[in-house]
Amino acid sequence: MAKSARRQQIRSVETRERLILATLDEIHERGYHAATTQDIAARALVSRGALLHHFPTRAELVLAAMERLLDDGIAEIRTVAGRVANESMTIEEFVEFAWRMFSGRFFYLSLEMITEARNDASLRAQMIPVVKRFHAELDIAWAGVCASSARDSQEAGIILNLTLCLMRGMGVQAVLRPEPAYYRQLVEVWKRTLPLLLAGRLDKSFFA
Amino acid sequence: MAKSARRQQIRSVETRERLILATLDEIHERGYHAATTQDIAARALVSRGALLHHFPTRAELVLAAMERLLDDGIAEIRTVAGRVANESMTIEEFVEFAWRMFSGRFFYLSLEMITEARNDASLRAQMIPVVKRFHAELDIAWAGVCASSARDSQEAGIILNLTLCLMRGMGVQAVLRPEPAYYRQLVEVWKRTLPLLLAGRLDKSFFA
DNA sequence: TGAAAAAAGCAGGCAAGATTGTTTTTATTG
DNA sequence: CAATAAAAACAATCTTGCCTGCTTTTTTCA
Repeated sequence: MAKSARRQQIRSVETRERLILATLDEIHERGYHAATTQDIAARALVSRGALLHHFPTRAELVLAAMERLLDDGIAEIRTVAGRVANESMTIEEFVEFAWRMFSGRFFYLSLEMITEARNDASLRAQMIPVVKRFHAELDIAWAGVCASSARDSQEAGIILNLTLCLMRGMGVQAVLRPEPAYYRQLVEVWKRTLPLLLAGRLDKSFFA
Repeated sequence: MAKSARRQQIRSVETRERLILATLDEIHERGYHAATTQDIAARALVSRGALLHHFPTRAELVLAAMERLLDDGIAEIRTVAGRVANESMTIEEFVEFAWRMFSGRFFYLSLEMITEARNDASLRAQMIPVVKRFHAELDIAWAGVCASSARDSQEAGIILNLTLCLMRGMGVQAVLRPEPAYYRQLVEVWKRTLPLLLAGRLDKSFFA
């Protein structure tokens, strides 16, 4: 009974799912503004009427898509955190993971939203809490990575954010400077710098 | 004669100038797409007809504005390079300069263009050379900063780009994480890290 | 149980608004 | 008088959100 009693609901969820995925794909491939409701509906194999039935306004659809993106990101980070707890991931590998994250679809989708959020106070307000959750998850993953280092958690946090900002900046630059070798080099250097910062060989006042 | 013979030309140049400045202002305040030709013309106190007379298409206007932005940026960097040559600027001050650059109007305008360029092959192709020039200028400024360090120019270049990517990433994050103290902290830590990297106390193989 | 009513998902047409670029006019300068 | 700058009206697209039906599923009630 419960099974057939909700056949329609299941169908509805599937449609929403396809719409959200199509939205992310469109924004990623064409950009925030070029992703029209028409294109999204077509890509999801759904009529535009159906799209507007599930998401009365474009903004609602985009926001739902964004929450989905970050949730997926969080899930990925949790996996990484697990592998770190297992001690099956090193700092070097964590850096590689971060760079993959900031040079792929996830990041460029974020970038579209960030750029848009800068000009849309409402969107920005809605995204800030979601971003907070995201960083909280990253902190957890990182805490595992640093568990054996000499740094306390606040210092380790600084080092994490240094790393992430570096990768983020590299991701942005990659748009107009497509030179994989260049980024490879920066990543490698950073992988060698990180242990130095974590080792605690530096003055205590370093992070004051 | 030359004066009156070109009164009209002067007028034309002034109009173009106002249009370009208005374009940058509009894109900065409202975003790339929200900056319509109407708004730009109104802001420049010029009729839309005149705007289209000088820049037949919106794309041409935006590109001209962008070239202007980067040229101004280059001019600013040259000034800094001069002060570095004078030895009237330290590494710490250079970092501060970079952070100002990546947390202000110049950077957010660039970000609008970068995001757009990711989805517009034509725009991207036109911007890459301009960006190259920009980085070349930065290299020159940096060469002055590093003249007295133990690093050779290639190593110094890596350190420069590490610094710039860091600042760039911070600038992006600042949109959805408006916490000045947080960025202050990262900047300070980096100011202390940089001399370490430049000092050459690290293995030669560090930058291999 | 079974049929009608209600609700939900879905499809497509439609109007309103906005934006761009063209074309036509006017004015100013040489 | 010719040419260039500037203004203004105009046409052509696009995109969004609304509204009206249609079909399928679910619920209700006799």
